[in-house]
This record gives sequence, C-alpha cells and structure tokens, in this order.
Amino acid sequence: MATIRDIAKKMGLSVSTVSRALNDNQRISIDTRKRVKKMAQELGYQPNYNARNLTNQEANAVGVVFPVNNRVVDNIFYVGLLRGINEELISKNYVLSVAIGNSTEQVLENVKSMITRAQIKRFILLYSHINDPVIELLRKQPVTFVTIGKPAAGQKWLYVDNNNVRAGADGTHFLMKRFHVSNPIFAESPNGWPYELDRREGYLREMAQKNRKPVIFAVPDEDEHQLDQLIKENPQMDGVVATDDYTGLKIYHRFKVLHPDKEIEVVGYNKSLPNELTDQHFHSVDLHPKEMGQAAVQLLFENCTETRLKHTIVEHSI
Amino acid sequence: MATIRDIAKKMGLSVSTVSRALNDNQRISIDTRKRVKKMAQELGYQPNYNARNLTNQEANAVGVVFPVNNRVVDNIFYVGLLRGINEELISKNYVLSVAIGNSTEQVLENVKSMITRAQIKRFILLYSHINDPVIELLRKQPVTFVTIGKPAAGQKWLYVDNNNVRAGADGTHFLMKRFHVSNPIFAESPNGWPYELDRREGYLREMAQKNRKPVIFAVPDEDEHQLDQLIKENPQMDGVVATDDYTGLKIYHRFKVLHPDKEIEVVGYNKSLPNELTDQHFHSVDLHPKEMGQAAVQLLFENCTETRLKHTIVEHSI
DNA sequence: CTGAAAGCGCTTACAG
DNA sequence: CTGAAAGCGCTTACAG
Repeated sequence: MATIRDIAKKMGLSVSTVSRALNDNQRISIDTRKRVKKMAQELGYQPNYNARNLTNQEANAVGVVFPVNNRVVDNIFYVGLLRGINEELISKNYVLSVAIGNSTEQVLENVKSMITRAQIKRFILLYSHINDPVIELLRKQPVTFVTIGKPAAGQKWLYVDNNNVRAGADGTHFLMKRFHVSNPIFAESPNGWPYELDRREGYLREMAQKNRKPVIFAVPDEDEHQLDQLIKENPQMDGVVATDDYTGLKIYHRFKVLHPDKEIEVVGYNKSLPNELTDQHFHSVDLHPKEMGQAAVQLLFENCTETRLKHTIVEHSI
Repeated sequence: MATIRDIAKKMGLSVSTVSRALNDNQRISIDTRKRVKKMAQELGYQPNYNARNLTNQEANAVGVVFPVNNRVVDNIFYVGLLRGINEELISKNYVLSVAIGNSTEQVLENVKSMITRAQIKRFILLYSHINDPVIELLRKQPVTFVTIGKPAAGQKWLYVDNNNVRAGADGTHFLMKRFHVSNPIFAESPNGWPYELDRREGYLREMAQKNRKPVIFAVPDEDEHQLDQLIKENPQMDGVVATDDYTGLKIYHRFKVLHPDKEIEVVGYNKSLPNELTDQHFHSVDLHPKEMGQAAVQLLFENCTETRLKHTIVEHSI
C-alpha cells in the first residue's frame, strides 16, 4: 500500500506537505494540492485509518447501539435505520460499528470498550428508553449521541423522531377521506409505548374534529377471545387505525372470520409486513427509517452548542 | 487514559516487558505477568486499539456484509445473526463493523475501504448469492470470509448453514407425528431459493417414506385467487409445510376463510412471526440464527488449511 | 528473563 | 508556501 511518504518521495515534497495537501489545508497552494491529489490517485493511495485515528485520538467510527430486548417487528425498522446511517457515514468516510447484546451488562461493556479502547466519540441509539444505563453512561462521557425516539419528558438530548401525533391523525384522516370509513376504531398494545400514546392522541383529535365517537381497543397479546368480543361489541366499526402493522393485521383477520362478507379498511404503521401477507384493504404509514438514520448522522455531526439541543422530525407518508 | 508506558514507569519496568506481560508472552516470568496485570487493573488501563492495529497492520474488526436487496422477512434473521456474531466477537476483543448499502457498487466500495483503509482481514457475509461481486472481490484479497448459506455447486469457501433437507423432512414428520396430519402439502415461493429446494427435497423424501402422495404449491406473491384455487383442488390437505412463515401464514388464512370449520396445522421456518399473528395451529422451525452467527465467527478464527475448507451445520429445532 | 530501539502511518505545533 | 521533528501507543526483532 502506498503511504503519504511514498507520495512525498515521488514528488520531492515533505510528508507534512503531502498530509496537508490531502487534507485540503489552506496553507498549501492550490496547485500543489491538486498535484498531490493526482499523484495519490495514480499511486492508489488509501489513508490508513488506524494511523490517522491514533494521531487524532479519535476513531472515524460511529457506535450504533441496539436495544437489549426488542420485538420481532422492530428488526425490520432497525435494518432500515442501518441503511440510512451507513449511507450517510460512507460519504463522511466514517465506519459503522455495532453494539448488540443479550443483556444490559454486555451492551454496556461493549459501549465502554468502544469509548475507551476504540476511541469512538459518536453514538446512535436505535431506541430511547427511560432509565437506560447506556444513556446514563453516555451522558457522563465526553461523547455525542443521538437516539431514535424522543427522550421522556424532562430529559434532554439529541434525537430523531417522527411526529407521531400527526401520524395518528393522518392515518385516521386517510381512512375517512380515501375510503369513506365512518367509524374507525383505534387499536393499541397493552404496553403503552410512547409512540402509541402519541398516535392515539392524533386519532382522538381527528375524531373529535370530525364529531365522531372514538373507540380504543387494547388488544391483548394472546387472548383471541377477548378480541373477538371487542369486535362484536362494535358492529359500527368499518375501519381500524392500529399502532403497528401486526396488531392491525391480527384484527383484520379476526374481523374477516367473524364478518366474512363485510368490508373493512385497516391502516398500521411501519411498513413491516411483506406483500405476501397484505391486500388492498391493508395500508401502512411509512415512517421512513432510512431517512431517520440519515438525519441521526447529520445531527451527530452538527457541532451544536450545548445550550440548545436540537432534534429532527422525519416526515411520514402513507 | 493510562498507557503501558504509565504502567512501566510505575513499576520500574520497560515498556516492552509490560507489553509482553499483558500479551501473556512466555518469555516473561509468570510472577511479573501477574504483577503487571494487577497494576494494569489498578490504573484502569485500557489498550488503545488504534495503536495496536497500526503496529499489527490489521484491525481487530470483522466486517459484516448485508445483501443489497433483501426481503422484509429476512431482517429478523439478520438481527439474530448480528446478536450471535457480536457475542462471539466480544469475547475475542473484536469489533463488529457493518457494510450495508442500496447498490452493489456502494457495498463494494464499502468493503474495499474496509480492506485497504481500515485493514480489516475477516468478513462475514449474511448471504450467499451466485456471482456476487463482493464475494468475487474477497476471494482475490488476502482476507478470510464466511458466508451464511452454502455456496452454489462447484464453488468452495467457508460457510455456515442449516441442513435444509433435514429441516424439510423434520417439519413434515413433525406434523404427521405430533398432529396426526395425513396429507401435508408443501408450499414454496416462485423464486426457487436454494434453501427452498432443499426443504422441498426433505418433504418429498419424508412423504415417499410414508407412502403418501406429495403436493407442491407454488404460491404466487399477489394472486390470491390462484391460491384459493389450489386449496380447493386439494380437499384432502390437512397440513402445510411452508418454506417460510409468511407463505405459511398466508395459506393458513386463506384456508380458514374457505373452510371456517376445518382444522389445519401449519409449519413454517425461521420463527419470523410475532406471537400476535399466530396461534396453536401455527408452528415454526427455529433455524437458530444466533448460533449460526456464533459458528460463523468461530469458523473465521480457525486457522484452517487452505486445502480443506470447512463449514458448520447448525441444528434446527421445532 | 528483561530492555533499548525502531517502526507502524499519520497530524500538527513550531520554525522559517 | 513548505519542511523537520515530535508524538500518538502499541509490538517485536535484536541484543544481552
């Protein structure tokens, strides 16, 4: 592999000049810069990241942290985020390092090692939980981090999120406007995730504005019977806004079994189902994970002042 | 951060001795090794990976390459693999670097940069396609790589895979033995993926052995009508072996709509569906992605002779 | 069993 | 506008 020393020798320049030229240092004449770069190209020069990182006392890597426990459904979202993150990192000549484990301790050790041994100074967390030990750690260290999902009330750090209230309202509006649904119900998990609360709020607002009576289904994980009961108790329902695609699909199927000849329109979130499992009555709000990943990287590299912590809201679409 | 120089000073030893002691070099007395390690602990010494990598001319990182295009269903599998890979890497003090992109060129550039700039010498590919440019590249470079999935006939390299023929047979056997299914059909996608062919072969063998007439469904992506037709033409079917969970679930639902009061047992592969979408008649063969990831790392670090390329078969379970 | 020294390939303060 | 030199924190061949 050619090094800057090789370029220097070949051109009768010093190593320092070559280094500066390649880094576009103003102090080197434009002409020299051009010539050096051309020669670098010719020799197939590739910078040695390890050497650079050693001198810089900082790795050209972003640590991407996965949550310890996640629902199967979320994995699709994570891979979308990875795509966006890496696309943005490539153009910055940065590398994507993953921290993933089966216990909090494991992930915590992983992240610590990234900070102290690998000298990584920038992190993206694919989640945003309250009282998360990784977040606690990162706040104390001289590093920058961005979470996917907003912090709990009272907490403050860089994050990327969707506008879930609006996503809830838009999903509801979509069913009413496009498919003339009159009585959409709102279905959520029993877990009360922050994004669910927001989407529910959006649904409630939209229903209030249209003078319709809202109905909330808390869909149990296992108990099919209870779900059937809910469906039977609400003969008026002709649409479903579900906090995620899985919940939506589940209701859709039970509804079809109970009312084989009634039509119903469903909208879920995340585009997490393959075509094989859906049809033209099933819709999904795209939260654009790739764009969220890209936004996270951009946020991570903006040198924001500590006083005004920023965030980015990524648009959704149906 | 404490360095080996700090340890050396503090103990009145040379830097070389400390370095050797920490690396458990035989030439250093056991006593000195112990004392050095203790001091390292006390000072909170953490090795600087960048320095080490620079001297070693090799990064302590494994490049994990995602396929460019993948089905939504596969993402779940990938995250499982990542979990296994990283678990194994942590114990080796190695780091997981991801290459993921939206075009072959992008991924190829990413991998090239990992080799030449980051000096990564070990790779795991989460796929095994024929004529893949990344694989072509890696074969020419002085690096080691392992693929998830066996290479096409005639090709040879390190890989981890399941025994899909047996997985096909086992799935079939499972339905017949445990649920007294008499006429399971086999459902596959129109794509003819290698693992599908293997699972089908396993199904066929099992059916032949039990003297039953096999039936193959090629399930179209979109055309629900055609699927209904297939179900109607086979009134004898009381079980489904599906090459993946999605295909299985799709048939399950259509069957339920067409025959609301008939029972049917389904087995798919990959455990890619959340509990919310399945019930006690739906089963799935676990291919143990985490174990596959671990096996891949182990293979990657075995210094196998070039003449006898190895592979690992990970057991499945139902 | 231990040490002095060179070197890995960069960046950058200092000097001119 | 350019260069000589120091230094980042390790490992290892060479010497004793």
